[in-house]
Amino acid sequence: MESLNPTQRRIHQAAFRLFAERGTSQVNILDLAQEAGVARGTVYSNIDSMESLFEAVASHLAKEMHERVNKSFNSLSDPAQRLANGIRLFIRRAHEDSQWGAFIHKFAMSNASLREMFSSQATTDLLSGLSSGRYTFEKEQLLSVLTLISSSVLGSIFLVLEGHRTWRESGSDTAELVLRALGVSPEEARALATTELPVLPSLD
Amino acid sequence: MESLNPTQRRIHQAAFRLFAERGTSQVNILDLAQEAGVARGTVYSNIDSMESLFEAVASHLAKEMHERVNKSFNSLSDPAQRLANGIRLFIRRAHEDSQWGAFIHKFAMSNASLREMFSSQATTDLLSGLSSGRYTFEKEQLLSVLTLISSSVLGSIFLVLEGHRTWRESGSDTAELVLRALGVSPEEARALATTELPVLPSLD
DNA sequence: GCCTGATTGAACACTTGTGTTCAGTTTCAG
DNA sequence: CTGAAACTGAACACAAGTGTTCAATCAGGC
Repeated sequence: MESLNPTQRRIHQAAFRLFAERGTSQVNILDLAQEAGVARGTVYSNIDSMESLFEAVASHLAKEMHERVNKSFNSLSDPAQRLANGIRLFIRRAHEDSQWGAFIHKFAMSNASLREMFSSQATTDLLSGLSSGRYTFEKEQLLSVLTLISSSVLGSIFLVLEGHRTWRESGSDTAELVLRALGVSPEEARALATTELPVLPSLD
Repeated sequence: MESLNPTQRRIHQAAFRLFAERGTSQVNILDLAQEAGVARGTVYSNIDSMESLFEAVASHLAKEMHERVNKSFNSLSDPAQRLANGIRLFIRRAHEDSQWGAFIHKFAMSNASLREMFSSQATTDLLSGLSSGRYTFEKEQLLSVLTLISSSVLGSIFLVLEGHRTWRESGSDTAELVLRALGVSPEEARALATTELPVLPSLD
């Protein structure tokens, strides 16, 4: 958190890679030191514990993605288009940065920050789309809808990581299916799910 | 596999419980022996390795559930009703046996037998429903549809395990949303998702 | 060029797990 | 009763990781 020095940054980046590739329980201090190109003692004097390191990495990732997606949404007002783009932005990023994808896929369900990233992203648009009549589901179903969306995105990321489908196919299929589930007409769902997808803005 | 003696059965059942509660990497031989009410040496002389034990437990679970769901489907011919029931049978079982639910939730994505259980269950009905015009999606989207279904079910199981929704709500919501995604009309989707759900047959 | 703080890496004492062996039981079918 | 098979549990020898300490070295700012 609160501004890392260069050594801490290297350790956090190394941790990100190792967590993504192996999962939390398979990363030890020695591996981490080597991956960061640093001595074992340096790791101990720069982190409190593996748990807090993991938490810091996960919440940094969640925050970063949340802000970039939000930035990309500045120009979009239609909740259905925002949802379709959000879904595809996540899936495309998993393709472009497979370590990011692997990290999200492994931990999105179990980590609070990452879960929050998914749900806060979608909840506002879901509610506004609901009250504007764009979607047709009951508001008691909100939690189920959120779950459907986040799990489908994770499943789709897995598909892309495994190379079973391209991010483009998997992304537009998922967006289309989700929109249809929410009550958007098939034709419109298809259209919204296949628009040109803008580049994910960087955080200047 | 191939018929377990009583001791092996106790070990496998204990392993199931521990894997469900803690995940594979947090189960050691001593814990397993104690949970099974057996000496450490007995465990070593009854299993080859943790990995093969896990594999055996997972594939047993997959096979058992697959057969019971199939048995329950004997009387149903409508692919959409079968799908709706399948989804809800999984979610209800996770509620009735939370260790089963936890096991499935933890390992369904990473274990081949469990993934196979999900997809083989759904693929046939998806294809028949597609050719009979009950569903409206492209057959190139089959993999995405399968992924949407299995991940939603897993997400829904998680919701139920965490106590955020009842199995009944979560199950019918998920079935309804999935059917709508596949092109079933909202009214019909709702109806199919809220029928009385038969008891899961036992394997005599 | 010197000072100071950061980094190095080896050494330490621990802890927890593994897989094996084996003499002393139980257990139960014949 | 009586074997044979299975189970017990303690004792080994390892392996791999943890977290700490500390003298030596490095590197950058003043």
